Amino acid sequence: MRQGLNEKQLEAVRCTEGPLLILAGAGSGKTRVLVHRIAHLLTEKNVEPWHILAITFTNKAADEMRARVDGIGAEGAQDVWVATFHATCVRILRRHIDRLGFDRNFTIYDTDDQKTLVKNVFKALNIDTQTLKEKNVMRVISSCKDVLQTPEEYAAEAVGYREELIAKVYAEYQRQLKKNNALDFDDLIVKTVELFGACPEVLDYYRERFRYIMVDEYQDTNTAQFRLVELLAGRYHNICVVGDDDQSIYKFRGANIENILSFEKCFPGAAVVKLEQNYRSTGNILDAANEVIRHNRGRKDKRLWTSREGGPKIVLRQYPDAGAEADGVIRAIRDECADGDYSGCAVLYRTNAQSRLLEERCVTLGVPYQLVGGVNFYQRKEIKDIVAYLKTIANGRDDLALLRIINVPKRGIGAASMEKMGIYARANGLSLWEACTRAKEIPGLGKTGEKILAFTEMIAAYRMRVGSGEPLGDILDSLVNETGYLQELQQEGEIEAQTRLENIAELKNKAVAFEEAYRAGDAGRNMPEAGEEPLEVPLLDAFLEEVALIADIDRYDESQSKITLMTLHAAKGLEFPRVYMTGMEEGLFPGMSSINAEDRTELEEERRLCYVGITRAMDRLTMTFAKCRMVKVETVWSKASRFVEEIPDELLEKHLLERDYGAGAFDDDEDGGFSGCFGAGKGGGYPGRAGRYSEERPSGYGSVGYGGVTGYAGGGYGSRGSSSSYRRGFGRPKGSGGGASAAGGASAAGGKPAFGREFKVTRAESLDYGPGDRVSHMKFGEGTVREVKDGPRDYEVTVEFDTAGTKVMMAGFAKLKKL
DNA sequence: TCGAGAATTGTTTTT
DNA sequence: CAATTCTCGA
Repeated sequence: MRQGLNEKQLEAVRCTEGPLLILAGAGSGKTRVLVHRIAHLLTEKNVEPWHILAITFTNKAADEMRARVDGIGAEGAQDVWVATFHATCVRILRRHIDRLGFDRNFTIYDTDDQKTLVKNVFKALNIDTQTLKEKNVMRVISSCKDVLQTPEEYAAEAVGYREELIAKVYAEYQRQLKKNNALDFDDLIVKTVELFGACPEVLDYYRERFRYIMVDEYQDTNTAQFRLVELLAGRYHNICVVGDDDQSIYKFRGANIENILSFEKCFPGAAVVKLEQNYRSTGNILDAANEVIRHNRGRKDKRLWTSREGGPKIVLRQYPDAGAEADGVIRAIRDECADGDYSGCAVLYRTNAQSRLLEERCVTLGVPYQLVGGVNFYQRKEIKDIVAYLKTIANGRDDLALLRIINVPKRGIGAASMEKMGIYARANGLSLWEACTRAKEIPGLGKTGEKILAFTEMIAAYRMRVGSGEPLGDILDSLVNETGYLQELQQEGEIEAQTRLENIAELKNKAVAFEEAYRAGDAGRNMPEAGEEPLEVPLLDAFLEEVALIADIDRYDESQSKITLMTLHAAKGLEFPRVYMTGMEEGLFPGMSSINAEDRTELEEERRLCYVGITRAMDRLTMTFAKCRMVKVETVWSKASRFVEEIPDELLEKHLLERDYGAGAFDDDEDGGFSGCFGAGKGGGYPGRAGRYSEERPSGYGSVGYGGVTGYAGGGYGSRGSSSSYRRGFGRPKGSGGGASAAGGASAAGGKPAFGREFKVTRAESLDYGPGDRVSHMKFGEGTVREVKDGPRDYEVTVEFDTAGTKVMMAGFAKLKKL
């Protein structure tokens, strides 16, 4: 065995038979252990590689593991099955789902598709969206699936009108999915479990196949995933799970911490190995982490330690407001990285909304950054449009994809016509696509029928081209250029069009790279089953699958010399020499709802999130918080997060504001200030929009709601009134996008601007035209330049065209010619 | 059928 | 406040 493993790690590696729980603290080298364990199985135990299954949660983790397993150098290492839960299930289902009455080329619906489907169901069942919100229903359905609850089971337990209604929606939703030959994300797991239940011989096959199973990040598994693993391990019981109960931060999406806490009960005779030596962080950082997490109850007993004693103290900084915080943090980073190397720095925050200020500051201070998360690349409109084209080309059964693009770009096929098509399709048991190919036979369409037919012919032509092996990249180009998609994009506005085209170009890159890998035979998804013929997956289908299962975190690239901006959740599993945790404020982190929840575990989950954040840091950790911050429309005053308070003073180097800075009087009673905030919320002071909350909500969420968050609302300080009215004074003409939007936003709170913004650094003219000049544009013809503004990327030019109206466009993109 | 303006609504966190 | 969804007039 390779050296360099500590005693405990070796123990975990060598314990190959029977159930094993590895409690792996943050930074304790669990991936190494897993990889070594696989190597040990292959080389020492002579286990056949196809008898080994390693499951992860993210593609990134899977890729990393894949690379390291391949790097073992053992013969056949590439036949070890390494994949995410979802990918594993897709692979199994592609082979056997016909037994559940689905077609094997089913499509996978993402969140947007789900929402559309729920909307359709609402329509079909005549449900008013005021009565029931799509989002809430989706959440309910998803949590049902997390625990393997079928529509029938849910209906049986449903109490009250609302739940009974949801039960109906759930049932209909599943019916529609089946009709569309589609599965949503959760279904991938659920259907696999269902398959195993319904077909013992299939389960049997996989039990034999996977004699050694390893699950990473086990604390994140939900009940369905647990069940899946339990089924697979049902014969050989060689199930090794790795996790850390202190890093369980996905309860909201169904992760069941009990899975790890009672592993030994579920798998009798399980061995337990604790990895407590941390190889990542300094002693101070680790002490802080331990001190914080100590406040949680019901954890597995363990305490991380390191040989790296001491280290710099944790820096704690307070700022007058969120803008100043962003400015201070980014400025500090810029100063630290004077050598121009920005890698190794991460700025973490609780909510995605906080990223905006940080991003802005990076732009103005010229600090290169990479933002992880936010809007998923594959959820952007243009990407979804193109992907919908591909889906339609690949699989005529996806009604949603078809509906999405049949009138994009505009083809004069409106909702009304498609409504008729839908009725016809339903009446005749056809998919929407099939109905479209018969548009001629359908009454009442008028000449729209011809347009629909023309559309189907176009798709059919693409189908031919794909079938004949034309490269995906070319197909994509053709889709963008020849369907008129590009033209329509450009009409919408040049600024938009530019980024959208960039995104589409990125998709194309992805497709080209994928095709290359596919042709080389290592596109991964069609790994051969042992002893059976490999499952042939056509290129386009394989690509769509890849796209469907990709998440944004997978796009984080550590090799770049850029600072990383991301949520605490996204940071899990990563490490950085320097970490900044921002927004360490009571009410934001931990969030209001967790503070007010009577369920103590909500707060504990927040605390675990904090623990995750702290333990990302290797050498230096900075925590920052702001005295006040805009939350939605109002300004909120907060004090430091309780998590900060839980760190002993001797570990901290504090830089706090003087007591009477800014908001002044509020500071006078330290506790009163904040509890006043709760009081106001509890007292029932809705900010006058109570009607919005008519839908039932879980108690404990109740009356506090947003009212509680918005500072002293109703508490007698009048802060919200003053701040928002002050703000209103800045009202700017809508849509004109004048400079005021960039420069005027300095904090109004307390009347002290936090810092001057410097957005309007207009560089020396590098354009050969300016306001007042006559220019011409390829498409819009001639016009007069009204304004030239320096945007974040390029000059934004406003042109009043003689015939096409006034447009704002990016100079580099518009290619205006001076006349 | 379609666009622009109005109304509504939302903040956790995501595979 | 911003982003999305809705509604109404042409």
